[in-house]
Amino acid sequence: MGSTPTRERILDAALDLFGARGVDAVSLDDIASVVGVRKQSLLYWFASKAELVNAVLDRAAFELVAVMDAAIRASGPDPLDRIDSIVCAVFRPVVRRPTLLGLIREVGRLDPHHVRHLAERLAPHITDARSYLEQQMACGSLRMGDPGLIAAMVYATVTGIGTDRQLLDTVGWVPDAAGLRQLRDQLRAFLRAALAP
Amino acid sequence: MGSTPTRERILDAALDLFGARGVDAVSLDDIASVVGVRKQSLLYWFASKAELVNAVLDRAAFELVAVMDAAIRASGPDPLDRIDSIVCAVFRPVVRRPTLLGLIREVGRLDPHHVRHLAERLAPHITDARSYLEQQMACGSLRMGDPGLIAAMVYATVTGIGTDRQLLDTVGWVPDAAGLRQLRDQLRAFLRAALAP
DNA sequence: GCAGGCGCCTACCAACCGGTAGATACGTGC
DNA sequence: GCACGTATCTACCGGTTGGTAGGCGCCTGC
Repeated sequence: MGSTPTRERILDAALDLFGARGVDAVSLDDIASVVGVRKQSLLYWFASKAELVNAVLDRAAFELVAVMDAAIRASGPDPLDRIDSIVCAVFRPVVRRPTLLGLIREVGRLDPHHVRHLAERLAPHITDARSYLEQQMACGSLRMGDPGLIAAMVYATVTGIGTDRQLLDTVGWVPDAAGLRQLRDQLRAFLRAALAP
Repeated sequence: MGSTPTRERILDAALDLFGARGVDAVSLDDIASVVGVRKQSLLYWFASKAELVNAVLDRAAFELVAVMDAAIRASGPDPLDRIDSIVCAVFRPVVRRPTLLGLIREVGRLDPHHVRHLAERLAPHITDARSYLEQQMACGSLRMGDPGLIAAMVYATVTGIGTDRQLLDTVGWVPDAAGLRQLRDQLRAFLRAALAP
């Protein structure tokens, strides 16, 4: 069928399904039928469902971190502008693929083993972000506060907006081009106001 | 066993389990074993799992709305103070029972039928909140912006912080008494800054 | 030209899922 | 005492789950 290797197509399909419906609600058969193979072919590439979950989680986190790193390197020195450009950079893949964040948000439900695995993967980036915020607060470029909790709240806001499409529906938002632009700009303004000194 | 009627104990246990692990990942046997009865006794009180889900969702939404309504009635006229007191009021039950918000957040994953049911239940409160925000923006008491999206972002922030305990762990937060106070105050400051004109 | 590995398959299995059928224990009114 | 409604139980069913055992075709190296 597709020229992309089976293993990659499995990871793609699993990311979408896990993110949309939750890991436990998705069976190996579901994933296999999307990919176009039999369940046993999944178990050929991944020894168990748990291993597949880990691989999907790993890739999702890697993609997100890569996008954010690129945005950081491309942005100027001002922390508000930097956060702004991170949000814009993350916004595109998240909107195009709402399941990406949905999966990561589901981590809390999974085995502690998966959680630990992902936490180790992201730990250095988190400490980096925290010390960066701390430093910018100290020199007056950001509102004072606990850098860890501030980061968590920004993350919670972006993740919630990016994943809870149902939430946006209930407040009358429509996902056309204009709506997307409006959502992105409102999100930027919200975070800018929340973080400004 | 307990003096509380079986039906209530079922709803309690189901709320905790659904919120913690997700609806699909929790079996009727899981709930029954927590309650201390057999699965068939659940099906005596609720005709099906779907009906149980609906009842749990209904009660969770009702509890939250009641808490928020009480906070609104007890607060002064200034919108920032009002939102402040809502956050404080919601904070207590959410922290004591993180599964409460977790369940509501899971709605997006459930059947459209459940979603519609809950949306109808909450619709009047949402429109109320939106028109209130609109009015306060018009008279300069709140930062200008799309009231629906602003409300959604506040909700996303609070919900994310209230449910993703894993997220708070990774930024080094500890859930003792001092940590709770700190978290609540940081959240209040964050939202106040984000909404102030 | 054939041995061997690779990718995927069919055919199963034990465990578990939500749900049904029917029996049992326990009041309560008549 | 006995019929009736309530609340719970045991026993079971069809379907689905994650996972195993083993075979089939195809390419490649020798």
